[in-house]
Amino acid sequence: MSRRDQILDVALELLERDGVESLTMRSIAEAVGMRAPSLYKHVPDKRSLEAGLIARGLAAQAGVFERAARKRSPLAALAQAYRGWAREHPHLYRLMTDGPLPRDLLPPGVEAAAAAPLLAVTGNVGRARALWGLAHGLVSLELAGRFPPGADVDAAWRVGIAAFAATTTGSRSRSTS
Amino acid sequence: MSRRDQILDVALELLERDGVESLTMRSIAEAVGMRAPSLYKHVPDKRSLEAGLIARGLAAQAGVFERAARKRSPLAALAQAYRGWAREHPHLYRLMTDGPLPRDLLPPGVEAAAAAPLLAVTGNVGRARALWGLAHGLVSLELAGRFPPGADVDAAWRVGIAAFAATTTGSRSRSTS
DNA sequence: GTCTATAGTGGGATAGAC
DNA sequence: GTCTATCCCACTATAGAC
Repeated sequence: MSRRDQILDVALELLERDGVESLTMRSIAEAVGMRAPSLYKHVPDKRSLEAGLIARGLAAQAGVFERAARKRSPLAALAQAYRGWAREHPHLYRLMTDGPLPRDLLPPGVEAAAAAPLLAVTGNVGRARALWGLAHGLVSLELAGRFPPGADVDAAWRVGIAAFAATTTGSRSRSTS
Repeated sequence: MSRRDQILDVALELLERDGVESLTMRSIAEAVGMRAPSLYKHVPDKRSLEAGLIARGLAAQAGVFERAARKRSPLAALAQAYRGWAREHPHLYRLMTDGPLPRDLLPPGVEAAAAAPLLAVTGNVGRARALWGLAHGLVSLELAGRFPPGADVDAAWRVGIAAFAATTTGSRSRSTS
């Protein structure tokens, strides 16, 4: 395992424990067991380090979403998987969604792989993006703590999914090609 | 007009022009025409200054959303108003949604006022939150530049609104009480 | 491939004179 | 209510010795 991968491992742990604000070259270096300047022998700059974490997140999502899309109610399962993954990795999720993807630094295909299950389940791009919007909106309001205290977030998800399920009846009998 | 309000005016301009990252006590002071330490004679700290901006944003949204909710297709009009406001005030929008509301520093009622039109149009809280999720998700992905280049965001909005409209038929004949 | 030293920049906030 | 001076903190990144 390359030193770069070790650094990414440690950075990911740090990110998921303490959040984006705490992910500094200094803190990463300390956790790895070296001084901050030494990191630059393995990683060109911070942006590429973050891109490495984002790539891992997209790959992980792809796996989880693919499995969900094969369940009985793929749309509901996918929504649940989306929310679940975000709640398990809130800081990584925010890093992945708070700004434009560093597409120039991402392994080719990783963005498409994460999106593919959603596209397969919804059947077309417009519906996929709308459902993504719903899921991302509910997730990010929840992660940000923006709902009023005591808000029934589960209920909001049920209503949203039901609305989409009602308009996606045609895709159930369609193959995933 | 109090000196505090003048400071908030300037801070709001600065925020909307340059973004949250550029909104520093130093930059605000310079734009006001004083030194940073002097700000603390009018505002206890940065957090309360930001809370003042958020309160203004919520009040502005309340006005815009109320007007939209009185149009012929209230749900679609509200969605369009939501997106439009966010695009006109992207940095303020992010300040308002990226974290928990500083409810302890907000004028009472201002959060509810911004939410009321949405609640009136959707008819119940679950549907209101689901629609908010959809709108916030699409808006924040758009503002963050997270959609792939060339993505048809308008189409995603149409699909999402159509899905909700199909499940909200009962509210059209209901009064806003 | 690691280190020390340091450049260069920025931030929020306080003390105390006037 | 404004100022100067300052504290203390943090960050990314580079130079150059070893």
